Amino acid sequence: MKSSRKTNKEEKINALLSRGVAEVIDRGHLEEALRSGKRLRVKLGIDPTGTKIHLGRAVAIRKLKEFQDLGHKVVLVIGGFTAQIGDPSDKLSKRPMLTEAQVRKNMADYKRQLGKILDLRKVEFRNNNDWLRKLNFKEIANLAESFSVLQMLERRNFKDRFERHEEISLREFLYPLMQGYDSVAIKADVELGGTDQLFNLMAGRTIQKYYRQKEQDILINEMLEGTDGRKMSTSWGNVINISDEPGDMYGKMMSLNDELIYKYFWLCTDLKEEEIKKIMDSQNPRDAKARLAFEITALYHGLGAAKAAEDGFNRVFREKEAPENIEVFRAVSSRMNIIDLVVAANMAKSRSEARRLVEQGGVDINEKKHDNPVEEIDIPAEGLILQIGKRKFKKIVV
RNA sequence: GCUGAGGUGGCGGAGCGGUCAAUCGCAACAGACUGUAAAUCUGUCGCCCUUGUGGCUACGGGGGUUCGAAUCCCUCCCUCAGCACCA
Repeated sequence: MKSSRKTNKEEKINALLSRGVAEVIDRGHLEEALRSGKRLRVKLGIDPTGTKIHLGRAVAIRKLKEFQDLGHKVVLVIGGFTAQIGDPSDKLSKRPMLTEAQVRKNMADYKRQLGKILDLRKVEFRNNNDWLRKLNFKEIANLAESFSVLQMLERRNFKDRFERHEEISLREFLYPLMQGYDSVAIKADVELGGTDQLFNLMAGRTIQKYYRQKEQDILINEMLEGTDGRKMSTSWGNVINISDEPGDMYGKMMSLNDELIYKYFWLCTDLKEEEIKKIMDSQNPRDAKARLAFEITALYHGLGAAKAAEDGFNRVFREKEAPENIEVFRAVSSRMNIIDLVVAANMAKSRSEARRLVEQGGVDINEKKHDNPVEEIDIPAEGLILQIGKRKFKKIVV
């Protein structure tokens, strides 16, 4: 009994250090610390700008969960102060200043999402505004002494911009200092982040050293591509958020590039390696993907919702039937022009758009195409199903 | 402060007196195809009436020139880059 528990712990440590992990600094040290039974303080920085947590971001948070399961202390540092500076890792976006109230509101949203992965009762939340605000110029100057200009310029995205003679604002150099100082303030033993964060994470070590703290270890997780294989980015529309509705989440997963199925299984689900391999070997891509979509949906919405999402998807896209629960629109008249109907039911933004949809054959009524824009539709007592494209349905009744 | 560049549709970015509701790319939407909300191909992509060499509103704000302006002039607002020391 005792030995099996030990083996179990050993397995967890191995998984923690390897699955979805791109790099660990300093691996030997962290491994030892994990085995020692010491309770580690594990840091992750949270941007309070109100962004949604997507599956890529969730990779690091799921890592945190693994630490949590091993009894370590998860410390989330909310960048209330740093949000006003703008992280240079994230290109040149100068972010708008956030008010205290906005930060609070965003964090409430964020915590709701985090709660899907972490046990929030055990998490320590800290806002870096509490300490960064108080630093005076002398202290900042001293901190800055820990880095050379050349070091900063070595950094990839500064280097590129420098070579292209693009602006690099001095405040951007300050960002790693602040993030590093956070590690001092919360006495971090380990910090997590994506590969894009390497520089900032390393700064934490440098600054801890300056404050005569022992240096944090760094665990860098792999980056997850978006569903289309490109970099995950909201503007590419290839992002799956963990707060997405079950049906949505399932459907978006089904649009995943086949080549990414394994990686998503590996980084976004808890399935064991052997099991994933078995699924990949024994099933065609479509079914493997369906399983993946199911697993991920279940992870964030529960088994019941995942099952319903799966049924709904199969119903609509395989059998091409209307989904079971459709929003009902009550029409004011039992006879309406088709365009008026589409607009009234809020299925198009403007009459021009509705007209286009009809003319392009995108409008079905009771599964039959209706492409005449002047047609008058009689709405029977039992109602009718109005469908736009493949995915939008409404039941129309009088 | 000086010098220069620029502000155009959800975004990027053309156009620089009429043929501009505005090339193109991305995103979005529809159709075909498909295991798929993938890929690919086709079409659409300001609003309104309707289908016409149609109407209306649009190219940072305001004013002007002109038969006619996103395009020229004036003015205001905003953004960005370079310069600033070595006299």
